[in-house]
Amino acid sequence: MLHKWKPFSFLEKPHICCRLSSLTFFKPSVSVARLLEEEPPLSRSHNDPVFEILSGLKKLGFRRFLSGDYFRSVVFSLDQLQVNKIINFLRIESPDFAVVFFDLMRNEYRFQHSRFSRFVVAHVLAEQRRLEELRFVLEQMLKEEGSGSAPSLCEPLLNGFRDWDKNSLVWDMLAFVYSRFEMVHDALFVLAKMKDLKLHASILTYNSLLYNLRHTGTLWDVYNEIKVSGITQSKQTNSIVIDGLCRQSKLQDAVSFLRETEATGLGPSIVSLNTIISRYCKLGFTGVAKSFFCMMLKYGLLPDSYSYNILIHGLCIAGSIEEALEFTSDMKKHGVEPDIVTYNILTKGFRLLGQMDGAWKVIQRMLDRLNPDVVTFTILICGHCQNGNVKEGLKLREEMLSRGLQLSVLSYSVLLSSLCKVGQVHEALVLFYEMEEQGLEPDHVTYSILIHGLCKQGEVQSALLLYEEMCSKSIPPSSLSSGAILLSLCENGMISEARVYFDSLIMNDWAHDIVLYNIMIDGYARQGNLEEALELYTIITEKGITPTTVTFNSLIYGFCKNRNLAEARRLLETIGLHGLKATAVTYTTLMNAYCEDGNMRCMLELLQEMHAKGIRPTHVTYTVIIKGLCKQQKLQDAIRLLEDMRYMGLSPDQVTYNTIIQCFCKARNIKMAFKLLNEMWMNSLEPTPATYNILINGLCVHGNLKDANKLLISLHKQNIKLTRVAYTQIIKAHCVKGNAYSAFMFFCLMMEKGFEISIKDYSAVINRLCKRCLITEAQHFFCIMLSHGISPDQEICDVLFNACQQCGDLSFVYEMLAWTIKSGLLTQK
DNA sequence: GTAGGGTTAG
Repeated sequence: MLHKWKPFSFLEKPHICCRLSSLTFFKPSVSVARLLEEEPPLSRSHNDPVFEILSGLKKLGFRRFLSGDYFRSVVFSLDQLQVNKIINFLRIESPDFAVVFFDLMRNEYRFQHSRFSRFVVAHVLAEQRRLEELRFVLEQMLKEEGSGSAPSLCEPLLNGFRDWDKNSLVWDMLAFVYSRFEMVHDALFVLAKMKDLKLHASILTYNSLLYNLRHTGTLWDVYNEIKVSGITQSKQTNSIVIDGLCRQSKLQDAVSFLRETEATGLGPSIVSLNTIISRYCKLGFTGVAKSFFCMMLKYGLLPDSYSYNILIHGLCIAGSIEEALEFTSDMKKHGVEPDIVTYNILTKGFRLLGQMDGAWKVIQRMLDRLNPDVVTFTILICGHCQNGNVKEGLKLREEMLSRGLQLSVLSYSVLLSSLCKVGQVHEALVLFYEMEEQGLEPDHVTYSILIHGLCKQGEVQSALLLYEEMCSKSIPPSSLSSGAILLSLCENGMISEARVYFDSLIMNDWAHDIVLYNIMIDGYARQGNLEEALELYTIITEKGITPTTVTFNSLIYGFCKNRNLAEARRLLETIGLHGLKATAVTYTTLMNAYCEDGNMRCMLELLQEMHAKGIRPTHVTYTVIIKGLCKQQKLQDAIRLLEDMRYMGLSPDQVTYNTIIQCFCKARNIKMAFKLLNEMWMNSLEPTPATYNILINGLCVHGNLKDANKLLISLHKQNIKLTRVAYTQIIKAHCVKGNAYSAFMFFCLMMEKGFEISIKDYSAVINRLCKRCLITEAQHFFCIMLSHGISPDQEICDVLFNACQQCGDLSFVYEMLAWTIKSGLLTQK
């Protein structure tokens, strides 16, 4: 095999020159002849480069020959077999030269060595105990061979090098490097072969393997193998096993293991105890964590900075910042100086409590001794962004750059998420591209943030493109990113598209998360498509995926929507049978259905059941009850409940107010309705477009139309977000009263806001005007419609014809007739 | 071999 290499002036490099000049060349020996005779007949003519090189090396000396013209002229035509021969020859004669020649060919001529040559050199290095270099040679080989290569590497090692000195060390290093590269299956394969050959792996290899298997059940198998083989364990062995057990949520086993190892005489190491303390902290059991901290002292072990930082972090997460600060002082007293990690932990502790001033004080204290690092900045950026201050976050980014700190994927993610939160998805995308330009690899969290942001803006297509990009980079989609897309498709009414996407997730075996099924089931339930929802539920049970209460809540919603309250109620009972607990959402869904049905008795029964089960009603529950009271015209009770809610610490939301405001409008108590609107403002509740629709409708139907005009015009001028309903209902009211001009004016305002006017809007107006024999006005709207490119349908034509005839306006009848004949819409009468 | 920073949902 020929290779195209680039020549380098290797001999100009001082370190290589040194090395070469310090070596003297060897004398020829019998082994040379043996080596050359082993291979197919070699013509020892001047055309054979191997022969020429070997004899050249002999005659001129190593350094002179390799820098000479002959070698330069022939080196590019050497193939792997020829290089094998030279290296093997050198190994026998002068092993040092074999390594130097090997390195030279690889580094200066970019030569792709064969497995054979690499193993030859590996054995030379093993024999000389040059372990770092041995590791490097094998690392290079594994990088090129990749995962799954163990069988093809073991084969030559098994057949060609079995009797070589230090063969066992090469095997062990091979297993070690596979393990360090997280190619666990390959490492296990090598170990199995070693077992066949009765070769022992070192504890370092086993430790590395244990570390990489710490998340899996295989951990125990490997640990038992170590025990059986009788290899002396190191302190690390125990702490890795403890860490593994902790990660597999087998905390009790980890503690028992700690006690056992304590009995064997090795005693618990500080790392093992730190690991256990860390796990208890992560579970929120700071009390237990502290008792292990004391145990440490009992054993005569002095807590190190890890021990303190782990505990301080646990306390900060639990919100006990005071105690965290006490431990920090304690740390100093015991001669352990707080480091950058300690300060970062405390800063985050204050941030979590929303006390950014406290966070700044920590930073101030730190600045005397230490410089803030990327983590410090990330915490600070996060603090600002959480308060909605993206600008300040971006300023800190500038500060980082001016200090020469490179932003990490994490710090970018924080900025991206807050840009997305305030709806600046396109600015987020710009930052995302900048991040990639800097060579940072976005991870699944970064993608989740952007996908979610795009979906929230309704840009499902862009989100899908980004999702595909993520998959193409072999970043497995998290349930968060795929969930965002699924939810967005469902919410935008694209349920069949959602299903196609969902099926593709199942096909790729990415849909294990119940959340994804829940989103899909909810999508169907909200459409009232119970059949599909129930079919998905069956799939869940068949796959052995455990449903959650949310699954049942969606199904209950579906039954309620289809007015099958009996079945919905039955499902409520089923929740308990699955070992799950009904939530306030479950009850509120059912209560709402009973309320809609006018069955207040059942609704209140459910409320009592909630109380009995200790399920706390939410503000939504109360909103449903208020709706029930409103239906029964118990307005004062509704107001009282609204007050009670606040008393119980529940904040009424816009829907609560909308419900009650609507009720007062219907009761013609417009004054009270506006008083409640005022109350919303007082409680910093921004009224929704629905709130205004309710008020405008109230004024139109039960109040003064002039006030409705004033309200809508004022909202319109203030650019307050409204829906088309606000305009259409007032237009309707004006038509009923025969105010064609006012109707026309609001029509214009509606168009000004960019709402599309459909044929239905025109029909509504024309219908009402015709009923009052306002033919000219109706004709006027008819013409506007035509001028906007909307073709009339048969219904509109019929209405106009009839009205013209009934009201005696025959001139327009002929005009209409001509028009309808032309457009093929002639009425069949 | 152990400690610190990000997403967020039916």
